[in-house]
Amino acid sequence: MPESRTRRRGQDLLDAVYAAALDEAAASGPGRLTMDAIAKRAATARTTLYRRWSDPLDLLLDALAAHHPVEQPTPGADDLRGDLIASLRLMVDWGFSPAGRAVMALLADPARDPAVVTALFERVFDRRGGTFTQTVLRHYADRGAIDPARLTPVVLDIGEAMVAKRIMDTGTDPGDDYLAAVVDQAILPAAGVPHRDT
Amino acid sequence: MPESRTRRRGQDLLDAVYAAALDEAAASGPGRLTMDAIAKRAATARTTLYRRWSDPLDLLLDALAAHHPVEQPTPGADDLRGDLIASLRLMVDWGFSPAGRAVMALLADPARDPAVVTALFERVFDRRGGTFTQTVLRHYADRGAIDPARLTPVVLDIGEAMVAKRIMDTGTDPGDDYLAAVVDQAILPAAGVPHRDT
DNA sequence: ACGATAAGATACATGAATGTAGCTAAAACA
DNA sequence: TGTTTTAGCTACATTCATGTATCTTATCGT
Repeated sequence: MPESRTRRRGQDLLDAVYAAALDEAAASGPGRLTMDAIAKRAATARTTLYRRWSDPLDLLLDALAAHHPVEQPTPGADDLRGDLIASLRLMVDWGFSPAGRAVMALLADPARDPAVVTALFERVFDRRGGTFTQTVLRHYADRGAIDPARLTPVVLDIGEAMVAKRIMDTGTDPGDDYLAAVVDQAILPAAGVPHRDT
Repeated sequence: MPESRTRRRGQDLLDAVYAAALDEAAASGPGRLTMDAIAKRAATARTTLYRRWSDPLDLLLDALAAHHPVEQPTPGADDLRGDLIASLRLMVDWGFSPAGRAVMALLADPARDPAVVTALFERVFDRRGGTFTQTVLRHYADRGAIDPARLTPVVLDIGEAMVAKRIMDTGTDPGDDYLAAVVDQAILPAAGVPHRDT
């Protein structure tokens, strides 16, 4: 007999619903997210969803929050450039995940609800300590390789900004060449690290 | 007798429909754009819209294309820093226009149609010559104030990327302080212009 | 084994948007 | 002036999502 006789409950069901919500958001865009579609994709009844969430956005926020925290950059011993590139690679990978795409679309929505954005930052972003390149830059500043005074909010955000815009513009994976160019031509000069000609 | 007896045609009607489409896209987001809502806002009949466009997106693209080209940066004589800030100001103003918000949301949509993006670039962006800071940077490179070799695609895009991300993150106007910080701490160092301490 | 909990399924009324059709009459052109 | 074009209006069948109500029964805890 098929598992159709099995009935999911609790965490199992939650996981299935969250996965369905993220997939659906990635496929249709958060703006067109619908209880109906999530229910169908999760193979559950719409009524089950309404018992827990009031609308698709509420559900999506829970799904994003429940998503395991993103992998953190782990700066090595003495390779600032390489660690920066690696941290941008982590960001790219996240940006192409269903969760990443959903977040981008949520932030770019002209009709976005400020409360939703607040919830997004509190529940998803602030849980992570800092951004991708920020972790690396602070690490090397602590070790004296970078002048801490140069690490302003603007400088700490250069890598993330450039990668985000690149993803939005082309919709494709930037590739390591581009990430290296961002590090060499934008981040390192701004951080005051002398450019190393190869 | 009221103008309800007047009947718009041709360009007049087009202008009204385009304005309605942009307003509607700014209010509901391009993802939830609907023929119904555009027709109501433009005070015309839905059938009139269907005679010309097949769906709301098609209409919106025409509306964006028909929008008069954005104001261009006009670099002055000898104020690189000031001209860069001014060009970013132009970009911010555009980003907060209905057209700007619609474009951002279109690009960020995970379910975006590559053909739509292509059409967007061909019909809207490529018509403008270059981006905002790019115009200024090239101008001063031509006059010898910047090493042309430093003006890689990455460097030319730093300002736009940082402003775009800032708008997405906060949803508010960056303010001239922030724009100046972007110029001083990110663009100028990357362009190889020595930082001037005040 | 039993009882409480909650998932699953079905039904229903409602509202919104779709795409099409057909008609009337205003505006533009000859 | 008469003719062509096309905006404006109404109507309709269809589809989809909503939110609620009701009932059955699998699963869990004790």
